[in-house]
Amino acid sequence: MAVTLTDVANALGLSASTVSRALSMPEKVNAQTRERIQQTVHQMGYVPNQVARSLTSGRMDTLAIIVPDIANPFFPPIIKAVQARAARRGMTVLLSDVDEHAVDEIDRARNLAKRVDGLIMVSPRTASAHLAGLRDIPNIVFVNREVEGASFVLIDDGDGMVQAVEHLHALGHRNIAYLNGPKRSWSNALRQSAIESACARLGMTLSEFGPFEAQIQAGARAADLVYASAVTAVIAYDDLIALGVMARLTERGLRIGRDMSVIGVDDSPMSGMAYPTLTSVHVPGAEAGVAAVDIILEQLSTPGKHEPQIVELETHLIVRSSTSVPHPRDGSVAV
Amino acid sequence: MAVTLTDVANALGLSASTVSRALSMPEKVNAQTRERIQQTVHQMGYVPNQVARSLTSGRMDTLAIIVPDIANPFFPPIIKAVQARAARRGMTVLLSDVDEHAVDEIDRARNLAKRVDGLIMVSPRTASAHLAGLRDIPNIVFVNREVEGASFVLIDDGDGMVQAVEHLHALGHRNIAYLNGPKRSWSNALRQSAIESACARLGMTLSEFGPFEAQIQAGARAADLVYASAVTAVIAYDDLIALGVMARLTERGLRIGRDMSVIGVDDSPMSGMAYPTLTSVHVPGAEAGVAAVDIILEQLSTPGKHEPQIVELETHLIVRSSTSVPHPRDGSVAV
DNA sequence: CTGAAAGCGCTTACAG
DNA sequence: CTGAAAGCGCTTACAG
Repeated sequence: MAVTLTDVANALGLSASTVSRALSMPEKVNAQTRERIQQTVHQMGYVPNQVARSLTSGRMDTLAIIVPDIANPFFPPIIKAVQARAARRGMTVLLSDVDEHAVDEIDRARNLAKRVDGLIMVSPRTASAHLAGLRDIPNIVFVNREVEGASFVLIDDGDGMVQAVEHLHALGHRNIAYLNGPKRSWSNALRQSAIESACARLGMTLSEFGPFEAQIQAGARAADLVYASAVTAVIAYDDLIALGVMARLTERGLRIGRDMSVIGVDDSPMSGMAYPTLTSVHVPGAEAGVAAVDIILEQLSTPGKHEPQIVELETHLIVRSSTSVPHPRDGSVAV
Repeated sequence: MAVTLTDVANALGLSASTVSRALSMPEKVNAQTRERIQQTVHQMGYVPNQVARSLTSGRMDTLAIIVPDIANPFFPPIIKAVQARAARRGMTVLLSDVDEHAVDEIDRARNLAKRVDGLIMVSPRTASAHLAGLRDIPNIVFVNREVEGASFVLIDDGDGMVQAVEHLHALGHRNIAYLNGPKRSWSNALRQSAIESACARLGMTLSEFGPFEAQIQAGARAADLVYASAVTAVIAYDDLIALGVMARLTERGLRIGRDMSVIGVDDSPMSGMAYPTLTSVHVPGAEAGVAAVDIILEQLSTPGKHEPQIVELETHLIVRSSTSVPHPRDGSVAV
């Protein structure tokens, strides 16, 4: 078996209490004793048993993050940021991918809640009412969801979407399309309404298609609908759908940028590397992850009840080559 | 506080032992007693405290998987498969992304090893000697790495690479390139040597470039080297590099498939949806994940020392549109 | 089949 | 500043 606290105490002729204290509250122990203990701990290769520690202290030194689909490029930056931030404080991160099954999300959260000190939920699909039911979990933080009475980190998609519409308007587009994301997506609702009002304000004609799954394949399907319509530009719910649109339209003979402008959302690595490069709304996923961890750590370090914390982050458009002045396919002069 | 075992026992006028037994070894308890207990457990909403259970039993009911980079599309299928398989047995999965820092991998493994019942290492970069040092961790399984004296799941990249070379040869290509993956990549060594010997056997001229990072950006860099060479086809270490090559060559005016054939590895979702679609070697990541979990579960259910288990999986080429008969750029007649 | 007891490895008031 | 004691919630031989 591994070396135990008592082993160390015995080896030194001290009590377990003292050794324990030297480790967790070193300032409460005589400097000399502390040194001796630290040396012996090191020598004997003693590593505290997390489980035993948790049983008495109640602390798990672990955070959990639940995401719908790690294969979607939007999530890895959040996850990585959370892990990095948590690691700095010596906390381990438990990741759970619910594979887009919103139903499992609530169960999963309840389950994980008992094994961790804090829980980060990135749940774009689940109904707000269900999420609100999780409010009682201590130190739960929702990312990109507004949940009444709970802490959350909001990414304001509106800014970026408005910028996207204005960008297209400035280029001369007057007839554009929005490709809706997944049916119950909270983000989609935000994006959709921001686009609708921006188009109304600027006097642009907006067609809408979808809902589409956040997958490249869905974008290919969307592309044919777009092709059949009269729009000169399209804003997709996310980069995956946008990339699918680009691939399929290219296959059908359109030149992206020239014959059809395309905008995505997420500013994922692919967007800078597709051909042509994809104009996309940058969404600060990593920052959101860091903010979520910070809220939890803050709450963990202050005893008692906590006021819900709210953080808001902004989005902005990154212009690349997939958007340009309109150039109608029928040969008629543009603008 | 939550309901405890003792609470349930008291409510029933039974001992904690009996309640405990009714839960973990139901057959050792009188059927009637068992029923009463189960009812009360349900009624009172008793959920066993994992931490306390772990402290006595030594079981953590948790598996960990360590991967280099969840943003690389090769890993999510493995992770998802591991999670799904583990969940069926009521086990939670801890995921750790080491962000390509091979150095951290060993520490991370040691650290996690104490919190879990089994550990799955997907470490394409770390030196075998270092990995071998982790052999003593109980129930550790390496994916896609051969580690002497340990259990591992091997994916035989050789098959697929040979098929790729034969495919190009059959199309008429005689002068091809291989874009090497990351410097210390174990998979790259396998892929490279399989290609080298296949080319030698078929009398094809092989140029090599790289090493390149497993990222789209690196593929763009590779593309310019390929462009400047005389090859008519290129096999990339993975899909990300291949996609980068395609984007950049397209940008430089080549038509992929016609002017340059491109093959990737991983058969990631993008490969079927890029334009043109990417011919790629399918690597059974999900199957590998399942196999790894099964090895661990098997060992967990049999007491005593375990013989290292070895599983080998095969790869094969998926032909799509990025490969075709050679069509030299200078205008001279092909074949 | 059931219960009393010991113990898993640590932490934390409470004395001294 | 240090130690003895109790306890966290469960499991597991050992009796009965």
